[in-house]
Amino acid sequence: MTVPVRTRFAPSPTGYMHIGGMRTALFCWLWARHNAGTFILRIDDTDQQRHVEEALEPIFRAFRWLGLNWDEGPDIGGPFGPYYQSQRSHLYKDAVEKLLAAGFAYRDFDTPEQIAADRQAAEAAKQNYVTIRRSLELSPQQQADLTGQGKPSVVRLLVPRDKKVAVDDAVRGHVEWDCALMPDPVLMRSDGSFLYNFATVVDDAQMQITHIIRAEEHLTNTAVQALLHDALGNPRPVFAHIPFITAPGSNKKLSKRDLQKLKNSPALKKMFDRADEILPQLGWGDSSTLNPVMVEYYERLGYLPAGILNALSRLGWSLDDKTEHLSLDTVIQNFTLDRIVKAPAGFDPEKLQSYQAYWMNQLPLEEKIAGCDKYLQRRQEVAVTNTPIDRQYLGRLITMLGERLRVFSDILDYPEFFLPAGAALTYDEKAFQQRLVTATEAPGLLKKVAELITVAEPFDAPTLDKTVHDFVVAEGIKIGQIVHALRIAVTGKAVGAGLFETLALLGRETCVERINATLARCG
RNA sequence: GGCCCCAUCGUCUAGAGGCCUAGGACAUCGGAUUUUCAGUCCGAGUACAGGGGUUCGAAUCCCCUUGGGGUCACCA
Repeated sequence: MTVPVRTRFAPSPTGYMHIGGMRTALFCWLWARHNAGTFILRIDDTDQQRHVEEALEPIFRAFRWLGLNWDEGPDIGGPFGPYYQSQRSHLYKDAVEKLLAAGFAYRDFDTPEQIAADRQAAEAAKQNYVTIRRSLELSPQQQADLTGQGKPSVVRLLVPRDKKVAVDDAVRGHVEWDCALMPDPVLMRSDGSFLYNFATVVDDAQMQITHIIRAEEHLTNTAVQALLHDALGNPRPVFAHIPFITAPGSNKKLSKRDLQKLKNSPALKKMFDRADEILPQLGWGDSSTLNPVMVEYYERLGYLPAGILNALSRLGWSLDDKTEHLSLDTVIQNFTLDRIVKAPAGFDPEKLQSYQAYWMNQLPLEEKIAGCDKYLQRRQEVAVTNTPIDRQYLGRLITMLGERLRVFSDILDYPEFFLPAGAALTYDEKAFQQRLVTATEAPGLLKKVAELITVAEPFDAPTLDKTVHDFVVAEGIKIGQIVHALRIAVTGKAVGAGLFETLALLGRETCVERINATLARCG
């Protein structure tokens, strides 16, 4: 009979969800789901921030957006609550008492200054620092007296210096540490509050967590935590330290703090730039408020959860030697700890784009329409305009755009399809010059072809295609001499979807009107 | 610096002694298709950090070196 799997993710209320943290959370969630187990959200708020609720919102939001549900957590409760560490002090207190009573921990009356001096002395002597444990020489009576006098003290774990701690990590294998080299960690501060490293152990045990899946930077903490579990008489959970994610073009941990450096990476630069182009149109800030380190960046820009999930799953994990496109269900079915890679994985925005493109392509048209519509509506709200958007028209546009549309907000790149009647186009000036000014014959040709377009019947892509090609033959010109001018005339742009489909979608009236406006502009 | 972890194409990865003259994907570069761009199709280049072992045989096991990283708080 195996114990049901229980995993947890314990974020701090920081006000945003880090993409790397999301990956860790995903792995925890995946392992729980793979084993039909339980996934728990626990809030590490021992810092006692004032606006925990507010700072938590983006985190919940990220989980909900990606569809990673939790079975127990701060908002829904559960049998092992509360799920805020700040509300669990009584448990930590009990545990400290227990450790003290059993002689596994002791009160240390040394001041922080004293400890710092010890540390410096050891360093100066080029010796490994371990706690001096002066307070251990105090008799129980002396200790009581000191406490009575109001002398502050902390509680430290009495590290068994004659031992080694060994952990069989599910991804790293056997790892061991020599206790003789470890300082005694503080469990409880002099003000009676508790340290993360201790609270975590108490919580993990009380919540009956079976697998601790977390980022590699916690590996060193594991020695103390394992010791603590032993001292508390807890069965040890399985530890699985997954590699962290590194910033593009770097081998350092991807962190929000190095944001300025991140901007120097060309791949990320693009993402920052994109944020500055799109977000302001939607009233959602810009790259200074949302950046690619944050999950919310992707949500706001209209990435698909499937794309993000696929990319995150493949960062440090793989199904086999060729499968790249994985649905969440497929990953759940196949996710095992032993297939987690040990080496750190670099976050690659380009690859994320490609996953995103794949999943966008898989999406049924109806869903693409709904997704894009949301962005168009939002932009109108922000701009305080209200031009009704026909869903069928939008559907035709989306189909025509094909894979040019990678994320929903990409639809905002095509405002020329949503202009109110008579509104002026924004021209790509360079292209305009090249195709309609430098090419001196262009306006004349454009004028002639406009006459044909005016009477083309029916006004659809095949007919227009034929009309223009016949025109080219009749005039004895090359197709390139008219097609570019025509595109700029009706869209203002040098590139875009198929020209004849574009004309057809825009409709006769708009095309003629825009060609005339362009001609007028040529002078 | 101590301790710990890690090491296959530029990047994500496959590889658990012979299936590897190292496979896939992204990116890059060609070519084809096309009115442009995106895409699509075809093709190319690019990797086992180095050195010692073990073995008939090593990307795979062991050791050393080198390199990178993490962590060393009364932070989380």
